[in-house]
Amino acid sequence: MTKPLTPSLPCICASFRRTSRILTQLYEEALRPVGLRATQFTVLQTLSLAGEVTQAQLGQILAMDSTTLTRTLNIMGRRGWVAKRRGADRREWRMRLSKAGETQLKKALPHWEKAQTRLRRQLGAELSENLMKLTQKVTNTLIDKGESS
Amino acid sequence: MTKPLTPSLPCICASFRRTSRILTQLYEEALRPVGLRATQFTVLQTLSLAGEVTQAQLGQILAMDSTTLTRTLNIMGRRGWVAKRRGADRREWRMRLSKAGETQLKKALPHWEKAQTRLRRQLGAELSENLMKLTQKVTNTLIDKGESS
DNA sequence: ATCTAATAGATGTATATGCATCTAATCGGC
DNA sequence: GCCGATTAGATGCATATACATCTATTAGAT
Repeated sequence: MTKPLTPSLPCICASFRRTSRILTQLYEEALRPVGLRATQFTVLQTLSLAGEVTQAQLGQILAMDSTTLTRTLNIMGRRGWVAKRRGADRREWRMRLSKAGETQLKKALPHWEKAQTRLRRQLGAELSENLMKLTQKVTNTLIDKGESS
Repeated sequence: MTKPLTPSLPCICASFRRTSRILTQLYEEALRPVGLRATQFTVLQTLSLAGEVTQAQLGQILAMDSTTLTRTLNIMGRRGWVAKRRGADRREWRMRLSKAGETQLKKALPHWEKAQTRLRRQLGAELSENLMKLTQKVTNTLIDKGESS
């Protein structure tokens, strides 16, 4: 008696969101020992790669509403991981990793790496590659097409 | 000056979640006229397909924590879309679409269909197919492997 | 039948997420 | 330089999401 597979869903969005929940739980379990949520880790890693950016730019990179980032960045600011200062345009904040943020990221990286490696192993190299390519391609198709500079 | 593409993210989970946010926004925009969130539509559609199920079963189908469904089903119950009754095991609730729920689903389906079709057109048939196959495969790999009946 | 362990949901808490709306600051015309 | 339109974030609100913990109920062992 094989256990019935999780049934397929007719909705592309629903199917994607379901998988997203599963992946999120895997990564959050891995990051729990260092007290990071998936989104927070992503912000740390992105800031580390992108350097100093405004909230709106970070929102674009992550396809996340800028007002969502207001809350997340507040939480992370309280913990001292993100430093912000006013830009030349005094409406905007320019955010970057603080020292403590770099430390936190360094502490988290091995845990993230472990989740990532484990996932790759479970899915196999080919499926993993395809997954990255596909999500990136979908993102590019839906966001970067038909936008002016 | 081509606009820079949304950069790729090193984290599989982050990349997936970003795409998930984009898709969710597309579908939620389409469903807004009928007052449904993506999750709520998914619950309606799933109940329609699955018939009467317990909260835990619904959670398994959607890979969603059962306690998350407590809140979602409460909201949907208040709106009269979901009917529940106690099962033989009196700890559990058996949920099903109510008449009003079926009506609501019928009202929503054309809007969902439009989003789904539009997305398929934007991505192309091949990418869309791959997307469905891949998300399903990842879900099966991560959930249905190594579980006893 | 009884007592313990396991299970189904409910609740408290924290974060994630986006929209509508608001304020402050900037930009474009004039 | 002034004024209306736009833009960057902030805030109120509703929902989504999961974990820890609690209660009610069932299942299992004796």
